Amino acid sequence: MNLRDLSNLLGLSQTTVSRALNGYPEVKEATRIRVAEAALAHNYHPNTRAKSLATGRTMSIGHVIPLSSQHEMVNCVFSDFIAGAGESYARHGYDMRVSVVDDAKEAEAYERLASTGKVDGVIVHGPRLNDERIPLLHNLGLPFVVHGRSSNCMTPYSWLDVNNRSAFRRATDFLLDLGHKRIGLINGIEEMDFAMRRRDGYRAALEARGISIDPNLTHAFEMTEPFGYAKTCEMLDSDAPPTAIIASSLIPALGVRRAIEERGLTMGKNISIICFDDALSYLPNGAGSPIFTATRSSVRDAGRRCGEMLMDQIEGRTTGPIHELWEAELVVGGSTGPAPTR
Amino acid sequence: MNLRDLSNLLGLSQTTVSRALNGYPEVKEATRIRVAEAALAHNYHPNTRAKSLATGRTMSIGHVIPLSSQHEMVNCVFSDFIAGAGESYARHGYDMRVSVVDDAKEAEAYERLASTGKVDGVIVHGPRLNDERIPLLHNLGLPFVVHGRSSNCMTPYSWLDVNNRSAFRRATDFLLDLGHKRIGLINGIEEMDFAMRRRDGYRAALEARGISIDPNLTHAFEMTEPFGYAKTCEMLDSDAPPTAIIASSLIPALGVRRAIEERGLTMGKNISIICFDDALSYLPNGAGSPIFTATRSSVRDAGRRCGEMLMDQIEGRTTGPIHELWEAELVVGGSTGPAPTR
DNA sequence: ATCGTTTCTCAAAGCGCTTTGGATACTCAA
DNA sequence: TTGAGTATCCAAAGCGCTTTGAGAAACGAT
Repeated sequence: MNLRDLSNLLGLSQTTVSRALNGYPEVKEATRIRVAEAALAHNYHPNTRAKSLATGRTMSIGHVIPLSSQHEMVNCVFSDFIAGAGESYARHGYDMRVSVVDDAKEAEAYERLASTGKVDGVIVHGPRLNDERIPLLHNLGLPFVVHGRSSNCMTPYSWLDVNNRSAFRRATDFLLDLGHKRIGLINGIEEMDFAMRRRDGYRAALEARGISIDPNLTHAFEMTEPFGYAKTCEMLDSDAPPTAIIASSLIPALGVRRAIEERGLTMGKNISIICFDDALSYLPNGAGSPIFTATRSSVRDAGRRCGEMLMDQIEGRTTGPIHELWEAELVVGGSTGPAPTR
Repeated sequence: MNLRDLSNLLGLSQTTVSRALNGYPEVKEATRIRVAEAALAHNYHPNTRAKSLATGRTMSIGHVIPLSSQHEMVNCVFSDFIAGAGESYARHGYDMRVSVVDDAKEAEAYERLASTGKVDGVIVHGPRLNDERIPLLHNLGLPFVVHGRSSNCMTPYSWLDVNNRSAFRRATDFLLDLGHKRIGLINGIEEMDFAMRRRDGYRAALEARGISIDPNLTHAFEMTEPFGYAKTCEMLDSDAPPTAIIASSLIPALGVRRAIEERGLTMGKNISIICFDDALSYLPNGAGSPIFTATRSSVRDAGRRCGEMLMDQIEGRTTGPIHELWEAELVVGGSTGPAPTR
């Protein structure tokens, strides 16, 4: 059942039927109702491909996921983000087009997305410092929103970011206030903009108290559980172990906890942990009272909002670039306590 | 730059240029090369929408994700699966179309996907017992592959599944061999086919040794960390605590571990744990030697293979339904040991 | 030179929708 | 009664590609 069949059936032209269904004013209300009823009765649904060709719009939004051996883009955080974004898309009749690409061909993937007209816009994930994707997309004229920011990037662009610097500044201050002096940092890869900002917040807090950074206490890598575990073991077994550790995600924090408990130490008593909590649906920071003291910001909410920002942009509801900086909340759980007096 | 521009530029008809680019035999090799070079030089890429309309193919594969308050589909397991599937798609020039839908409208979403021609096929996630999506898709004539199986479903369909029953049977036997008699089960929601099969394997192993199931030791729910924690606390604090626990995923197993260590017990000594390990990239079961003894099967590999099976089906390389049953491997880690003699 | 064959190329007809630019009928004031 | 204005509908022209059905050119065999 296509438009022609339906219009023949109704004894109307395709024009009228199309207009009736799309809510144009040039069609009599009675006709519109008749058309709508016939469409429903015959289970008519316009062919997306034809509609796309005619309108030049695809009603879909691209997410490019680089497939890399070194940095794993597809992770729990990502899945919660797209769940949120997908929810927004669904509300507005869009859906999501995910392309997995070899990370050497990422730029090409964006070019192709633009030149072949596969999507109406894209979300950029995991921006790095001075991320080359931003000027690229700007030049391609493809609407986009960045989840995060890219330091040193001169091109104007829309973004939504958590204030990572202030989150880590506050987390570090929180520990300092508890008397901790030796605070370890288990960060994400510092080519990532968010990781760099987190380190910066950590650094600023220490410097403000005249504490210099001990390179043996700061580590940056893929945010996995074993990484958190390995680095914590290393630090705890050293001559000068930390009394507190800040982790960039709940996942390495689990490894931190494993290392701590394996050594018969107690979280919040012998050693404190704060982590960044993305409020992942499958890995909640405890049910009810939080396990870890954490700076929290829902990545799912971020996905929802990024999706909305992008659709607003695509549909011309916004003009210039939009920026949203979200403050993470600091929730106090059982993993922090006063620095042990040795 | 579209096909017409390019063919005008070359002084050829659109037909010839199209055929040259798509590798049809009716065009002279010299012409083909000339066309290919011009396409490259002018950065020509065929418009996807137009191509879709003309061919009736979209080169994209749908994944419908129900957005439900009760059961969270979008999770770590899901993201690893789509990473694998996406990888396969990319290799064959497909990409993935993800629609998030209200779970009450899931059936409608599939109908729409079929009737509007948005995708060439779909992957069905998380089948339940007698899953109604299977006959629905069968009737719609939309190619699909199920990740998992659906018991009691009469419709023929292609699937790829892990042998969940045997995995849990073997895990339970492994614990029984170690002398455990009271073995707890922390399962996923048992409306899910995989969870039901896992329970069945667990039950079969116990029954074979004449041990009857203690309902206080079996729990089924969303596979989150807090769930694993809460149920383990409950069991450990009861009059008749288990000496071993089997968890349906690494994630609740983390909660199990938390409960155990919180009580000053040691994993593998006072109490044993086995879990199902989907070999998630961000939550590996330790680096090097496994933390948990586990039945392991990579969900990412499953994604890759499901993608391939579906594309084979779409492109007519297979005729009837295809089934693949993967055996999980049992890897022994530090979380299991002989049953403590009280 | 003639006739089939093969090789290469083309014009034109879709694919199913939107949208432009009228046409027709109907309304109402002058 | 007439003309302007409005409401309603239509035919046809795209959107950019693939594919059909044929025509022209080249070739070898007779």
